[in-house]
Amino acid sequence: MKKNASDTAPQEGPLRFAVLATDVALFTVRNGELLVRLVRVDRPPYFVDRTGLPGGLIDPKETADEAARRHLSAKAFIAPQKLHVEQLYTFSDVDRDPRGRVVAIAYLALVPWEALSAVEQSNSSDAWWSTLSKAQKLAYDHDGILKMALVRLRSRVTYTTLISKLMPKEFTLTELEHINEAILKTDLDKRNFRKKILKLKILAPLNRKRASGAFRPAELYRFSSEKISDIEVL
Amino acid sequence: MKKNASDTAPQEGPLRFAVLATDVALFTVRNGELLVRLVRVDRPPYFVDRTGLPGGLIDPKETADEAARRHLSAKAFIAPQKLHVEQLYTFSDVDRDPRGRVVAIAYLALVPWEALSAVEQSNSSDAWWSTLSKAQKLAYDHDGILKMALVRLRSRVTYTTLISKLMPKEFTLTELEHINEAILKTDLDKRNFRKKILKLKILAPLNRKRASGAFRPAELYRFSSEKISDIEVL
DNA sequence: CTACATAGTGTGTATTTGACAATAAGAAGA
DNA sequence: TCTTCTTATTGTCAAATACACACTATGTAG
Repeated sequence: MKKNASDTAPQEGPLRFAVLATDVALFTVRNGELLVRLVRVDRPPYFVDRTGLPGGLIDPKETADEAARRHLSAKAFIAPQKLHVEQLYTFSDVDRDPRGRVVAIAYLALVPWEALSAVEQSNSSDAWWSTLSKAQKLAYDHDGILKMALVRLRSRVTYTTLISKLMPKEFTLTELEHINEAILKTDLDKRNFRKKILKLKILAPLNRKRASGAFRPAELYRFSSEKISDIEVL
Repeated sequence: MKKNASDTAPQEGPLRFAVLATDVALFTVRNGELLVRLVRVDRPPYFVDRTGLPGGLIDPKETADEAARRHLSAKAFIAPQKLHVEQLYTFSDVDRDPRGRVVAIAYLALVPWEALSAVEQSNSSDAWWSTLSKAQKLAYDHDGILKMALVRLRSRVTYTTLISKLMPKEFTLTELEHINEAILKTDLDKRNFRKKILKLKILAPLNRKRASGAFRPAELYRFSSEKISDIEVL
């Protein structure tokens, strides 16, 4: 007896009844502003000319992580090695996708703006960088996914060294502070921020400076990667 | 053309290619010892008379959370309302289940020992409470899931009020301290612990005492539930 | 009423957090 | 070379927090 997926009860043996997908909230910071990558969604009759997070189905032979990276590359045109991808939450509401039962493994991804190629930095009608204030009324349950990703990002930036996944190879302490401020939407005290970050001993000075005007140049730093496990707590 | 699940490629439209399951690490604390609920696993030819976490397939019409509770009830014989269930991680390794592609949404669950019925507290050959030191060599990738659940539990007990999900309705400060110590495997200073927990103002004294021997009885407290959001930070 | 065994409490110190302002340095132009 | 400009860099004080540490209080049971 052949049944539709939605009324097939679980049974023993190989069985297919769920569609698995990934959705990715990919963030970067440009000019002190937090941006998220969005794509055009066209799924008549449910979604016509809408906006959403990049994502797609998971292949039988790939992990969810691999699928997340694959769809970022295929649909959002973002494929640098430097991409940091971590699992966010799995959304299994029965009605979250009008086309049927689709369970989505959502991801939070980060990339330094400077690690992006010119094409990846650019916007097209199919995929673009958006400010958060403009990232609203997304297709599916993507508003909720984006909101959760933001909460998680802010929480983890506060308690871990996750910020390192948004920094270019070389940066000044002022740049590091500005990116923190962009994510947390707060104004940090320059002196206290520097004391705190330097005490962690996760930065290595490059003993080079970068001049950017007619004033004192700033010392360049990098994250000493040996000391940064992905979830290291501050 | 009929294909096996594992070589069906994703395509548009409703499509079935993945088996979705949940696995649950359910913890409780009895006599100052952290226990996890285990079940017998018999899946010839892959697993014969093995041990594992309770879990099972997700129905097309239920969320992963619902499936987690359903299998806890059906396979581990634990079904109190008081159960706290939260998502842990989704394991999507292609080969994590020898029977084929099974993606597991893992859960961390907590229950106060006192909220369990006599049957739920008891052990049978199909389901039982196990100390952590005996919970080893589990079937599938359940060793990894259990390990991650423990890390998460300890982390969240440290930073949040998650401990409330393991406490009975009424308890003394000494009991609260002991349960913390059982989870964190540390020895806490009585005075500092009390100062800290009382300053949070999440406890309400019941103005009753409990005597448990020929010595001074202890004041009873409860968590003032209004003040405890699930992820409240200490 | 005495002994018992756990309940309950306070102090001093070290560390961390947070508010706050003056000096240093290189670049560019005079 | 000197002056100016603008950002980079650094320190102090007070408050809050974390942590080590030991004695008094209380109801029960004999």
